Amino acid sequence: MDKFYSPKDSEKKWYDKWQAAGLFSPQPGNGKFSIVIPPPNITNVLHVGHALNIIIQDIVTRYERMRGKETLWLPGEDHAGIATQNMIVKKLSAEGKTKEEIGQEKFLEIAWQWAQEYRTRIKTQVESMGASCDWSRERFTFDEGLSKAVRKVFVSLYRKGLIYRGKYMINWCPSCGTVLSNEEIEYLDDRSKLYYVRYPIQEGGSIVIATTRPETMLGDTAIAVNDKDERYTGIVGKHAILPLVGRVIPVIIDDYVDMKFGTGALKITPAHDPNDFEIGKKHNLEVISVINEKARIKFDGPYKGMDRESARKAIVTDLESAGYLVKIEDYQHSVGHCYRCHTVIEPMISDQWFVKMEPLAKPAIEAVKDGKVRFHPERWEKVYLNWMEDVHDWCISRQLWWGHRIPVWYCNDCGHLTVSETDPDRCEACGSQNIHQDPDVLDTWFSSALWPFSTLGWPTQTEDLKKFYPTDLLVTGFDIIFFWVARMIVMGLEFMDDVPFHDVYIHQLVRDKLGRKMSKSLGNGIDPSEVIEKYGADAMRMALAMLASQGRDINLDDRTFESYMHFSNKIWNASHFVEMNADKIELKNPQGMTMADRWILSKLNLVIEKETSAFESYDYNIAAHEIYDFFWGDFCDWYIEMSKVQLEDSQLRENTQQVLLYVLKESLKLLHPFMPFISEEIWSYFFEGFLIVTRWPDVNDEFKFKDEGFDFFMEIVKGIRNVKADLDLPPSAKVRTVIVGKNKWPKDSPVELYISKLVNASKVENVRIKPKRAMTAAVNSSSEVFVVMDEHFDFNTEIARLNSKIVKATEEFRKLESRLSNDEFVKKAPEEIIESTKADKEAIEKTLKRLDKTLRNLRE
RNA sequence: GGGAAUGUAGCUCAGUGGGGGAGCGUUUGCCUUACAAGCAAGAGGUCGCAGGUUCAAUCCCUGCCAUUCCCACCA
Repeated sequence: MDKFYSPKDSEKKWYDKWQAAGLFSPQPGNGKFSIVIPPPNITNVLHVGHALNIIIQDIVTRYERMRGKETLWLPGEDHAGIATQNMIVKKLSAEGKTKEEIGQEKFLEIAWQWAQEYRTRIKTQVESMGASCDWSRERFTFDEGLSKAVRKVFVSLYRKGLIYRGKYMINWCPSCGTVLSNEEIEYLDDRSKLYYVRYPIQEGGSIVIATTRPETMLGDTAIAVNDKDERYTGIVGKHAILPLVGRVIPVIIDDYVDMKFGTGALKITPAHDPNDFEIGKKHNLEVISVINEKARIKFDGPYKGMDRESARKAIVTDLESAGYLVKIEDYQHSVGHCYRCHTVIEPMISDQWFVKMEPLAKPAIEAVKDGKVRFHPERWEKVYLNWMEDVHDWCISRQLWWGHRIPVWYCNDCGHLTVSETDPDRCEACGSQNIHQDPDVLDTWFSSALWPFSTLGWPTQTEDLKKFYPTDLLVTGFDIIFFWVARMIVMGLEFMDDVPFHDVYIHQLVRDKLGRKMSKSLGNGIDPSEVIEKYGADAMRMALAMLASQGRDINLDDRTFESYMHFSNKIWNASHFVEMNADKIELKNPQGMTMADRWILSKLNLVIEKETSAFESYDYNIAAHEIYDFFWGDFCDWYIEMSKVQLEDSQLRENTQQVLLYVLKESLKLLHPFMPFISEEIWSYFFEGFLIVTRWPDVNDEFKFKDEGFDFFMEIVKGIRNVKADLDLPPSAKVRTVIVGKNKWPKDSPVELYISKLVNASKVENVRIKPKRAMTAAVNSSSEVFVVMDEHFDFNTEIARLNSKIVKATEEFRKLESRLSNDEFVKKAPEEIIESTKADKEAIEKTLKRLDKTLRNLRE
């Protein structure tokens, strides 16, 4: 082994070896575990948020594989309709072209090249993170098989009446040029103005309305007031004259109108506001569309062709000069923006395809309520249910080129709709060949909703589908619970008659160290490729795993990764030590021969137990902490140091080598899910076969040993080091140490040698009486440990040290005593607490006596 | 308006009904033959504020303050 671990050499090598040996493919086992990747969008390379997602899945997958299950992690990518189309349009624009210029066919050709390129780049990134997914089963939402599934689902839902087409108020993104679903709208607070405009009443007088969008007044077809509003009782039923236009519109009553807002009078524009649309329907108002799909005025007149902002300015100016403008107030309100390009959404009436959600939502709600799908952390269940119980119909058509075409053909002769899984050549009603396909495509989330079964071969009843559906776990972020998780549950229940997964682990969102979202414009993103390059994939994995608590955010400081590179190095060097001292030794039967052996073997048992149970409860950060603390804090800091003593003892040498090897071996297994590369690399130096498919360790009953006072042993070591530090002695200073009192250490263990090794003492011996000029290192109820000083002895330091120990012990004693003298405590506290409090009190009492005696002797 | 989360060391974050933790940073001393990417010792915290429940609260409950997020509405 080299002196330093080099991630670069090791990572690629092992990934290739695992792949070549086919170890990522399911191997027959004891039960199965399947998981499908949330397919990354092919819009860009992956960021560190994806890395967290990938890493958690790989940790679980590797754990389950080592548990002996037939394990499948299915990878793939999402074509990401709108997002990808935007990227390509942007690219074209940089070349001075538009998509209309090059045409749909050429555009799709470019899109497929784009998809190819980014799928490869994403795959390379996922591989570099060590993801043990089965690339032979890689899928793409635009694959032939998945497209077939999409069509089958569409046709089936259409035939059941759960997909329909109709004219409704929809969210239009003028920049993307498509309709969006409600979930694709982001509401942002915009600072704007509230304009008060006076509308003359034909029958005499006038009424003032307040609006944030004066440009939509061109489409006004009524004014509404609340029927309880006494200000307007005389005006209801009369007619207003629309300023600048001259249209005569009725004044109607509707209790939607809030009397307290503005003037209590509301202009109604049914074509460009969702609420106005509803009011318009109720009152049979005329719908006059005045804004087109490019967000320009299409209403004939002086404003025609202007964009929304210019039209607003022009209309306000004209209103003012004509004397209709009453006042303008500053106003802040939330405005819908496109989640992909952030353009302000234009509500419009349009003919679109929808999925009727209510009947589909019902079983999806029950599945979660019945615990067939469980969220972790649990609180996300409520978020899911709230949304699902008030779900709106899902607008699934998109005016894009990059996506699954809607499988509907219109007959130009009879007008019949042919809805078919395969491309028809004639109208199914009249037989006319004069038909054309709907030009629109489906929402990208339509195909992702089928992901858990379409990737396994559905609609064909493949072996994979039978074996691996439902999957066991979904790992994803909370930001796509509505977009994706909810819809997968819906579709799974509808088409597979079973939930798509039993457990959903919702991980955190990765933010920067100041808690801001990572974004390109802020330049605060962390590129996982750079992290891997700099610190190694294992360090990145371990860092993220240690942070993966069941919280909501991770504020990630990129310095964090450095710590875990240091941890890699620590593992490497500890292994190096074992190699130097136990190379070429066959691991047979380690025994708990000494106190140190028994302690580390017990600790190992404990960490196996805790880490395993942390895995079972989705506490990956706790699992990671267990092995980190054990390996560094227990194995390296204590056992390896003590093993140096045992290795020099001919009686103990062989077994010590066995224990070192054994603990290293089990530790590598426990590390593997988190740090697969370095653990496999080290494994290969010592052991046969692949670690990745080695069985996960169980608690070893032979190594359950009783407590031998190791804590006090550690206290002694720390106490002696402390004395040296207090006296400004270098750690290398050889000191003589004596132990006064009953020697309760196990006779089979070289405890004195451990101590002298750990603190660099010349000698550790048991004596009956405390020597003069000795500093107190540690005291417990049965013994005291002193460092014999001679010329370095410092009377005042020793007094101060003793006093501080006495103060601390006294405080503790009083606390325990007052607790025990409290009748309520003795009556009500559980017995074991009372017993341990009593024991603690007695022990500290004895300790105090010893401390007092030492202090008295010193003063004499 | 409805809902949720968070508030613990300088920073990033764990954690628990019964003596407050880690990593990084910082101070001090060490090349102690696995590791200076290391070892050791230390400093540093009314566990957001105020009540309540309890024998016992950093932890459970209520209210408040602060930060953040989601949903709905916003003429």
